[in-house]
Amino acid sequence: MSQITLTFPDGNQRSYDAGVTPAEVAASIAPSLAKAALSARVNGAHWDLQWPIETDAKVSINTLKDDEPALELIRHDLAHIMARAVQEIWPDVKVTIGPVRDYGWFYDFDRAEPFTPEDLGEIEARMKQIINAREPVRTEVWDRVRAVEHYISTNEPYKVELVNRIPEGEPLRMYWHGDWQDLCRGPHLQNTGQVPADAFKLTHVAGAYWLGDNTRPMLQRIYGVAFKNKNDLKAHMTMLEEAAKRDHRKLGKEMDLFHMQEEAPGQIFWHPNGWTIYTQLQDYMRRQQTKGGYVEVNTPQVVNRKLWEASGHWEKYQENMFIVEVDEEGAREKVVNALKPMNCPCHVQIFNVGLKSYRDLPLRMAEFGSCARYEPSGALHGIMRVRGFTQDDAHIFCRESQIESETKLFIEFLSRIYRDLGFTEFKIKFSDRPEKRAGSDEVWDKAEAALANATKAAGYEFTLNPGEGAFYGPKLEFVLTDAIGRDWQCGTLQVDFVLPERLDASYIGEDGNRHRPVMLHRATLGSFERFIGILIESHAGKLPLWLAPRQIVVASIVSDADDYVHEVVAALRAAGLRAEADIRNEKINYKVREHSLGKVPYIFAIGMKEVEERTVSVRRLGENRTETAALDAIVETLKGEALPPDLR
RNA sequence: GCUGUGGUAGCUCAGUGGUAGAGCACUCCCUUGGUAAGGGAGAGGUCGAGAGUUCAAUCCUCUCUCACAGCACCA
Repeated sequence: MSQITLTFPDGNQRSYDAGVTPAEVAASIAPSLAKAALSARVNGAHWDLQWPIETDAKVSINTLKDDEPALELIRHDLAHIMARAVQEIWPDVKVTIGPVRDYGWFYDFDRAEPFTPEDLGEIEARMKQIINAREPVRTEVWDRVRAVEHYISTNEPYKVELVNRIPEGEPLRMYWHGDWQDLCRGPHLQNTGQVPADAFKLTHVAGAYWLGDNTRPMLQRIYGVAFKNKNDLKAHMTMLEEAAKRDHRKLGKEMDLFHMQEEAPGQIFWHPNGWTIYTQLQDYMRRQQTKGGYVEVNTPQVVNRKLWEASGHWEKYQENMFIVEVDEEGAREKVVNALKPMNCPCHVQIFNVGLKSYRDLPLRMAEFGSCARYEPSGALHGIMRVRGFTQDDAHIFCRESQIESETKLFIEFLSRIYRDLGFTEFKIKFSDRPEKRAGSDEVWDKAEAALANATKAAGYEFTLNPGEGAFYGPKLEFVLTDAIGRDWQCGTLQVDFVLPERLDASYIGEDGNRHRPVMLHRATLGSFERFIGILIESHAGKLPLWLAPRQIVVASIVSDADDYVHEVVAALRAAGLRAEADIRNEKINYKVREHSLGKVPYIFAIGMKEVEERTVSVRRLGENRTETAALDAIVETLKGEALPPDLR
């Protein structure tokens, strides 16, 4: 038998018989390691302890101390344990797939009856029994024919399909614990008892299409979360509670920002408080765009289908547009219009009025464009995914040679804005040519190179989304990270060779001939609605002073102070601050509590002492100490503090 | 759109085959209180919409609608 040399993380080398398993290797090092071992890493690959090693390799043994593989294994094994528990309780349920995901896993089942929350408890209890049985996990490689025959005989049609989908040449691995068996690429733990029995929880049930395909049957999916120990699980549950507290739908109600109602699903009724945030943000964006060399335009909401046919939207997105039919006098048929789902075709119409010269390019045309899209009902989510929204949209008409410099300018523009708005971290995703696309490879080469070079020139890295570009051009997507680590895709920049062609945009070049401009579609915030949702959640409602709808509440302690309260409010308002009086017949404790819960950044308390000294007692949101300030001084201070970041 | 769960007072929620309840908010009264809920009284509901079963429906059945979770979708 041939010998192989294994190299360990500390640099030590030992030789073994070829075909040695990591379990045997671990045992040769120390019995305690053999017991603690969960899996191995062989030349970087995640390796089951039972898989043989045939060649020289770098080998390390994973234990519970190795976070990433340990969690992966725990979650993956739990998926199998759950599937087994389900089949033990309901033997006629068909199993499908169960991958690891986010903080846990899910497994899809085919069962006529949906699972109930009570079922989850029963499944969980059965899973604990399986874990406590500490049954050894066993694996074998099968050939395709045997696997298919097996799954036909056990009446598992989804597994038959899965076997047939595994590419030729890849090993078909079967795993067992006890008598229960599943097809799985592995690796798995040594025995079910290596899963911590008190650090997992089944969270919810939902429908999910088989293979993610909405033409295939809908299965019942059970989600679970799992960690290395009870404390981590507890911390996770606490984190979820924290996220729920920040939910913009909840805060929107509590802070009286907006509401939605049945008569206008997916559309927002902005209340005064919410609309203040909106207009502050819009004013800020308008200033940035002006500085950035954009011109601002505004275009119609209701546009005849002819334009959408010309742009190609009618063919592709008709189902998702709000159609408006009008009986026009004298017309033989109804006139068919659509609410604009995007602004670009309208912007091309403005570009097309009059002759454009190469000297006019790049032309950066911006619009706070109100769009309407008939989103599927199930897609709607608070103010984050709506049917009526406003993009901070712009189209840059430029020459091919200007794509790179315009892209770089935009990345700088966007990064300044994200920073101003409190998001210091963002990622760039680069989507290159899809299989189905318009335009020649030569043009794509240039456009992709321009985006990549511009990103690097602006000092940023990107991750590649291969083949995810639009059919009309490659794109960049800008993903920001919020205060609790969640990612949100907001900004985008897309190169478009097709629309100028379809809508016949042209400019006169230096050579005196007509040329096609390239269009760059770009948005920074994405939509105001969604971005405000992100701001609310990221700040947990405690918005920075310039965005806070109610900046200062001046609260009286005794009614003899009421006149002075009004004077203070007037002074604050004269300085451009959003201030209001609270002279209700309530105790100061009550007022402080109410306005604190309302996320008002400053509460001024006014008693007779303040009246006499012409001061205010200042309490800042989130602090329980107060300080006394002279009225004139605090007005000046807050005036400066309330300036938007670009005007400081 | 699909699967599932929901819709009861402004908000958060309880409840019942015989036309409904709590806490907070609201109004009034008492209280003028110094930094996260002072006390009392009052008012407030076509129980999401429509149809059906029933002597009788907020409750049971069906349809619609909206919301929530997930899936699919996101120009």
